[in-house]
Amino acid sequence: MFEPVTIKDIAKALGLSTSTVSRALRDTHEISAATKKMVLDYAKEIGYQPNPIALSLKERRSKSIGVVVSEVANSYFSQAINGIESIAYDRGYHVILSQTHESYDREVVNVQHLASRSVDGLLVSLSSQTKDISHLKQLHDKGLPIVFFDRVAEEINTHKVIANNEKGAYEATAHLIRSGYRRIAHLTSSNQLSISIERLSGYEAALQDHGLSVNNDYIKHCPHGGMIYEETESKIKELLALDEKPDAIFVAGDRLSTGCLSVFKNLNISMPDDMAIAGFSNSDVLDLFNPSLTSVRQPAFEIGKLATQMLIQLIEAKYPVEEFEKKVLDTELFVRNA
Amino acid sequence: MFEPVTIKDIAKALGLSTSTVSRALRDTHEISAATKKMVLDYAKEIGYQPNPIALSLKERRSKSIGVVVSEVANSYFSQAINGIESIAYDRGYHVILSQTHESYDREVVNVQHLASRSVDGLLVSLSSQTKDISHLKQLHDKGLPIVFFDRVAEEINTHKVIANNEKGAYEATAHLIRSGYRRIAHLTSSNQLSISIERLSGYEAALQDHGLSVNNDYIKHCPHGGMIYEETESKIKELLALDEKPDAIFVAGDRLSTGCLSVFKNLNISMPDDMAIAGFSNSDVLDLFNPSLTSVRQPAFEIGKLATQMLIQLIEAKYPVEEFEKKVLDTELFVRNA
DNA sequence: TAAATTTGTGCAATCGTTCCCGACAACGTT
DNA sequence: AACGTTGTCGGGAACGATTGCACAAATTTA
Repeated sequence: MFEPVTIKDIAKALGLSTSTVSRALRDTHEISAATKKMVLDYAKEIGYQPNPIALSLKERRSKSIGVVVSEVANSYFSQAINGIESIAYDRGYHVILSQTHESYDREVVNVQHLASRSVDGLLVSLSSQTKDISHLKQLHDKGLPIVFFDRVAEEINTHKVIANNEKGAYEATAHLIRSGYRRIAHLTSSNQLSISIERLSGYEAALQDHGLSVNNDYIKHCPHGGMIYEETESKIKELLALDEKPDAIFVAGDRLSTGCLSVFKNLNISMPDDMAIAGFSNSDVLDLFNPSLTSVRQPAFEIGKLATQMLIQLIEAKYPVEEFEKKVLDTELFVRNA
Repeated sequence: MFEPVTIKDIAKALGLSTSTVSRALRDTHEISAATKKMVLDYAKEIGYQPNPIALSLKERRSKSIGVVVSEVANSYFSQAINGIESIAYDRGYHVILSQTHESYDREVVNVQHLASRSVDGLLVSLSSQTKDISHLKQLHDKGLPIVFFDRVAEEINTHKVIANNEKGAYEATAHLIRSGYRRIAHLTSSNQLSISIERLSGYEAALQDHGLSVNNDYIKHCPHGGMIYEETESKIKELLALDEKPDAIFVAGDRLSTGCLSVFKNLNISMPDDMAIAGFSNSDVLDLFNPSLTSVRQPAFEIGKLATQMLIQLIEAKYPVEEFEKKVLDTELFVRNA
């Protein structure tokens, strides 16, 4: 089967030692031009490719980074992965994917798996179920570079890249208020997620700045982040059953936003008459939805790019990095049906 | 930084040789129970993890598979990747992603890159631009296991997993005919792609079986498969400019289908009055679209799973496999706006 | 009791590559 | 003429793990 040609084969064929061949290929100054040319020509002729695994063993690095996201089939993450991949390949790194499907257990298993397969670093967006992050803290303490994006763990001191969730949430909520809605509910995912906290805070700030009070009955959490239709539906039904039924909802997630529209369709809730919606989403076909959706769009591609650049910087740093930064990128509000 | 514990550390600490430790960890019968227990206990205590790279070098396999798709941010592929990942992780393989963005050059580079990083096998769906497949043939001839899915290369003799594109296209076209349309156009991607050929053939068969003739002016190719809005728009404009303007379009791809709806929206073409559409798409929020879309859905997750199973079977085969099969999975027709 | 066998362990090669040393010419310097 | 430089190259250890073989000690067999 598939017998790759090694440096030894070249050495034997040319009557040289492996060290000379190695040096010739790496273009060291201490090899004569003649020998160098001979080796390079022959190497090209027989199609020599250095064995990356042997290199990895020697250099103690694998030139690959692990990515932990909840779901690839999610427009935000697939765009972020696009950004990750664009940088990684340029820098010669492989991208190894893993999905948590919003499950804490799968997150632990995947992180362990990636670490044991010796990735050089980790790009992590936490699952919605994750509360305990010791599986990551442990690896980070041991020296494994980690960069968080989107759903970050504040307890771990490292680089983080996120969207300006608070501002985005504020703008979306303010837009609803400007459009005349006063009883604005908030549908979000699990309450410990960084993005949930930030978006909730933006929502509350917008209400307060416009003289509206925050009603806790109006705030509903979906721990599975819209992955389970029934969960989303039941939360919306709870909102509808309130005495003072809300007239608008600010939805805090991609899957939740489309999930919301599905529920509306099934329950025959017309929008925006019965209820208006504004929500976070990175879907690129939102214009085609009916009812159409005013949305907050995150610069997912940019976030992925930045996070990867920062991770590679950590990986390739000569001295341990002590100063970490959190990059916050602005979101964009797309007003539709306005 | 991060100094992983090796088998040597254990050997030194316990006053044994590395071979004994290795054998104890692998639970060989020729190690005494006492030594075995001592080694196992100590290994657990200090958290020993075997170095996968050293293993790879020795075993000459990396336990990773490369995946080549056009775009992750595409519902069909993200679902397929989901299926790929589910099997791969179960079997202890890593999934290394790469995207061609429908470009032949990027496909060549990515395939080369993956091969040089010694993946154990390749899961490939060709880019829409790819006509020459010598970059794959070369690797395949050298013995690298490859399994194609979705967009396959007939010239390479290996396993293939596809949807029943012809039948799916037939059903969608027949549905349009049953709905009363007679001048049915066909919008598809580049003409050399296997899926284009098969879907075209199903489209033509449906027309003929219902006594309609095939009009070549009605068949439009978008070489970029819907990645470029202007391309899609211009093709649709060509259709609209025909003397006998079509009254329906059968669209042969995910991105093309949503692209088509965008064009309709921008050109103020109302559906289905001005033009009806039925198309291939795996988007899971199609119900929310307006106008809604009758669609052919492929079992993307299943296709990914099957392809991965077949690839791992090839990788782990003791003797070279000579018999290859092509699995064809049925599509599902979702009738909407009917 | 001596020989044969079993049991438990260590040595060393191997995977492909790099790199520290050391060897040994052919020079140039005093 | 003796010595130091410089330019080329090879030997061999190392990265972490596995494994065939050798070998001692313990046990069984003749």
